[in-house]
Amino acid sequence: MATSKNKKNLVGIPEPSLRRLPLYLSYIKNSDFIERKFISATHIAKDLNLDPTQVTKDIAYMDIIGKTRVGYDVNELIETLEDFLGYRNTNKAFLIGAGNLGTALMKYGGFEKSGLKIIAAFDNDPQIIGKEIENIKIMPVEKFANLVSRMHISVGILTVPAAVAQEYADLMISCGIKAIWNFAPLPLKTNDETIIENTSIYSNLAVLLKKLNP
Amino acid sequence: MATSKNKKNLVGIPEPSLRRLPLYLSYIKNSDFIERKFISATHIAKDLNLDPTQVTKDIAYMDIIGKTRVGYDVNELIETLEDFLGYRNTNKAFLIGAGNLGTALMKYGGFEKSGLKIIAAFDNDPQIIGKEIENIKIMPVEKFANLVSRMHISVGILTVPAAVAQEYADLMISCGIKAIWNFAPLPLKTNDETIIENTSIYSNLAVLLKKLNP
DNA sequence: TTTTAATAAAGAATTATTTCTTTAATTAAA
DNA sequence: TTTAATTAAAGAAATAATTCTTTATTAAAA
Repeated sequence: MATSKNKKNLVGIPEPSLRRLPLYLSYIKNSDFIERKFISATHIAKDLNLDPTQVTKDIAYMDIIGKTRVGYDVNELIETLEDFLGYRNTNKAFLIGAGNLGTALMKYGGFEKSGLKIIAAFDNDPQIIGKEIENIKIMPVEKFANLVSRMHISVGILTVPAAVAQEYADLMISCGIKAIWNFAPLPLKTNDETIIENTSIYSNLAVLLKKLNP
Repeated sequence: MATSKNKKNLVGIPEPSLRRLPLYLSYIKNSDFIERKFISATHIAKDLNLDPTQVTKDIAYMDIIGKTRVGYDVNELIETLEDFLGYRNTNKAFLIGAGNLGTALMKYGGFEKSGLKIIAAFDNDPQIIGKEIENIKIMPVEKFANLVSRMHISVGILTVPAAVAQEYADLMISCGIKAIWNFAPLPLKTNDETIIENTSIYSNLAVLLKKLNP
């Protein structure tokens, strides 16, 4: 089989490695190393319960070289990670579904420093339409299509109940949204052009419970 | 190197397969197949953009056999998935950090059908201590330790800011919590006995943005 | 009844990822 | 100065996961 699939394979870095990079970044920023000049892969690995070679290889996918016997320059490593992860870009996002989870994401506010800016939110509940959360206006979904093209929005954040997730995913795709961040506990049917990232909390729960009750 | 790591390797099923099982379950429940008698791996794979053999193999890790030319009995497959994923068990959880995300998780309420019951929540903000969210009481963190042992709580849900995540993780571990579901955007340092499941939203964001801006 | 098509299942092959091994560099200690 | 220890990096080996191939089955169509 040809299996183009929806993989949209990352060029240059394996997905498992890419997933670990943000962990290294937040680890460094929250550790004592933030105040020192150098940090070694060995130290990161030890604290994060990973293999040192794995950490070294992950970091080697980026444009930075470490010093033998010393490690990486902390500031340089942070910069390299932020660059590589696109934290200095701004990708504009619309969010559909301003319920509990959607609201939590808007209030959280950490994404703006990470390359993603939520420009507006959409819902069909008259109770919440018109409200504003952290300067993000909540508008009726009817306005979504028009605004996406006018404002050059590339990312759609989907935080609606499972039952209507596909419907709104289809709306996003038909409007030309390039990438959908799906928080609905349901995988989406898509064409092959649209990038889908499923953040399925139930997959995480499944792993946790299986380890707890093998 | 011995590398015991914190892997707590799943016996019987590879982690990637385990992560896909909840997706199959929610897909089936939300698809038209819920009203039919049989569903084939081919159909699941097609809609989810996966390889049919992969779906077949994933399902084969559980105790169910499919019928050639027909597929799996829908009800039997749902039951098998729910059993395998432990949806019929009840694991009791305490949550620390009743902020936006913690509140969203409590309000969401879908976990109870999935094997995890949030019994109580803890915070150190006097403003929210004493409140109740979906019948879950919010108590001062000082009471955490005592209640964990008295109530035989096995799971800790950690929804606090990164800066204090390690501190509360240590508290959970010292109280005998068996598994920590960590939503803080920071990997935790742990001993090797405690099960940690990191739900790092930034890893998902990283993959999405790298595909969008390769 | 016979043929065709759809499918699960088992196993082989391939590919991806992790882990191990070796090397060279270099800082710090003796 | 010399030695020992620590580390990044490169490459080899091992392991894990996915994809491909074949086979047997069986429902539906001819």
